[in-house]
Amino acid sequence: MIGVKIRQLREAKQMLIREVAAQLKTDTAMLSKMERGERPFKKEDIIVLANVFKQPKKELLTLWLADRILKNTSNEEYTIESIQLALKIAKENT
Amino acid sequence: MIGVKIRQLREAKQMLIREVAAQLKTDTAMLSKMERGERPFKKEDIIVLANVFKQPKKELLTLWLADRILKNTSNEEYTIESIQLALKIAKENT
DNA sequence: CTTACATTAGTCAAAAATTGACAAGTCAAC
DNA sequence: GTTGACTTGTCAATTTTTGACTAATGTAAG
Repeated sequence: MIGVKIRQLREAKQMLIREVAAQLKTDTAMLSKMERGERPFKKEDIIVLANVFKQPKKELLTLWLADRILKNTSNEEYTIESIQLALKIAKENT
Repeated sequence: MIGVKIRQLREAKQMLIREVAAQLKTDTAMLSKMERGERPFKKEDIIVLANVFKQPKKELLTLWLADRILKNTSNEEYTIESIQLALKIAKENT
């Protein structure tokens, strides 16, 4: 999901994987995989990309973290209930 | 959190760590750590414990998974927003 | 068709994280 | 000061993740 978003932003800016990969100090194979969700982005990557694409850091980081949550809950039972409960607890701890 | 719950249930049943650990085919040191959140429970452990303590499997599994979510989101920015977004997406994918 | 360039797939060693097991420690009650 | 319940610390072994590199695929232009 964050990968799809990044790809959209990249294409909107007409940038090549090669160019964006350079900003992240990685190679095209890696970024290709990241965009397709086959490898995770590092948090620092997201911050760099927020600058490159002039997006609010918060928006991209939120999507990035949501992605991580979904990655390690899907394929589990009671996903929705668990996320709801996690949300409730997180709010309480505020 | 799931650890606290398990400990409560164990104490309510007046069982010793040693006894419950045996059910999980592990030792007391391990279960002690699990109850205190220093090591994770395996999913299968939770199911065994639901039987031992006569609790609804769903309730314990939900708490167990919520725990996992919180573990890898806390210490991050935008935790609540991310969990909210994850919930939204999870619901859509239903 | 063949070249040139963008992207994707595959592989793999090194690094990092997790796991399970054991020994030793604290602490309270007796 | 011994016993029993629990906790702490350590460690090798397994598993997972990471980064990098090479090869394959796609595609548009000449």
